[in-house]
Amino acid sequence: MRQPVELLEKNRPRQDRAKRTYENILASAAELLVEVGVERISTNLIAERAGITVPALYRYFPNKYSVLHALGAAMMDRQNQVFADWFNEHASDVGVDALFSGVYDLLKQTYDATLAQPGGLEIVQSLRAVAPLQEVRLESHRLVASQFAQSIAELLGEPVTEELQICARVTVDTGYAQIEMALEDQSVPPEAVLREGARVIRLYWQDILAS
Amino acid sequence: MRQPVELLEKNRPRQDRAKRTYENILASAAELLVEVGVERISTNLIAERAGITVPALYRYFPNKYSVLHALGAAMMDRQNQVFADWFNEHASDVGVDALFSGVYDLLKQTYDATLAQPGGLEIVQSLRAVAPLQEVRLESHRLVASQFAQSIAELLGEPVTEELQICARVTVDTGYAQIEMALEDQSVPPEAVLREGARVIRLYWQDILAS
DNA sequence: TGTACATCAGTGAACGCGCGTTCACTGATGTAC
DNA sequence: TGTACATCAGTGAACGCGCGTTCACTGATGTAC
Repeated sequence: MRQPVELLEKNRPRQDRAKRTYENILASAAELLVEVGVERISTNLIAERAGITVPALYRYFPNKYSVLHALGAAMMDRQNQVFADWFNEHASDVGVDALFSGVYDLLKQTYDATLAQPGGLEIVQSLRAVAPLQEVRLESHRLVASQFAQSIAELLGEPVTEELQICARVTVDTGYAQIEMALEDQSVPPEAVLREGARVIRLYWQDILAS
Repeated sequence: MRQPVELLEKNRPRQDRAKRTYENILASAAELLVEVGVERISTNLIAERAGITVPALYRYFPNKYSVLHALGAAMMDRQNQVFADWFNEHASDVGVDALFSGVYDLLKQTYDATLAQPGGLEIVQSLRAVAPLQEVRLESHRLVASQFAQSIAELLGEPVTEELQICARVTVDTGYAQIEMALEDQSVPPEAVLREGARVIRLYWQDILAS
């Protein structure tokens, strides 16, 4: 069936010129993801857009999936970082209630971070659709979920149960669903979607914490 | 930038043999979506798998996006039908409360319907990732959302406000997010995800209806 | 019921193109003395 | 500071392959009389 694909990068860029080339490849790939889509993107197109020859690209990446992988991993890292920053800022507050009153901020900041990356939405969608890359997104969401569950447990002074883990996981994907909808469906006002998304999550945790 | 792609089908199959061929093309495409993914699928592969020559495929579809479109549209129709059936069954009940107590059933039935279609998850993911097909999924979700909003409004004897529309839209994508997570993340028990997803939606509407 | 004809369904062969990937290479940059 | 050398970065040319698409065609099915 589906044979494994090498996703790791090859030579790391060492000199300044090489670092610029490397970043250029990623930026070009992001542009092309928007312009032609995952099914049409190719190493040839990426190299042409980046103003280098194809073998120069192969110096850093073993294949085109590896380029998408690098792009996707960077996007996930940025989203994870937004969560970590938000959490550190809100967890110092009085307690769990204050945390959930800040959910809108979290959604908005993640939304902004995805919007700030050119092709951000297309990158996330590619991670979903391309099988060898799916674990990148899933791992990121699992990580955020388990950090979230652990922090809640600490704040409450309770153990991290399987139940709590699942609630956290459902929360994370609910949040991302709103963010992606806000980005992809032009027919609906983004802020309203994020506001309602935050409300959904707040009500959910009010109920969990009440029991 | 992105030029429009013809998605409509060409000749409709008329004879029995042709209908079998047509269905065979769709079934083969679904299999290949699972085996090789959207970025690798091609008219050549589909025709080979279906046991026909490529020009036979071109008799019915103008290009490969049109095949994916037919597959995706059929999947969306089936999901919409699940919603319609569920709604008709639950709306005859005493009122709005009974409706929301059946949300788990709706999620489970939609989950089952997607699982029953070979490559169901991959089809939905393709609709997301391939630009010319994105409207198929968005239109379907918008349709379900507005039917939902309208029905709620009728049950309450109130008008369909923009606010209500957005709540319904957020609800729909929240529900589908749980279904997709249940299908794609093997590390989490599907029933638990759907159960919590249903709880999220129920709590949300309790709050909306209370105000 | 038989057959001639019209329409529908599918084939074989061919096309030009862009794909991913590799090779031996030239040129640019850094560093040891 | 100058220069020889090692390493790093990128090139030009080439390859075989599968892609999407079209053509003129044969074969299968349906129907009018």
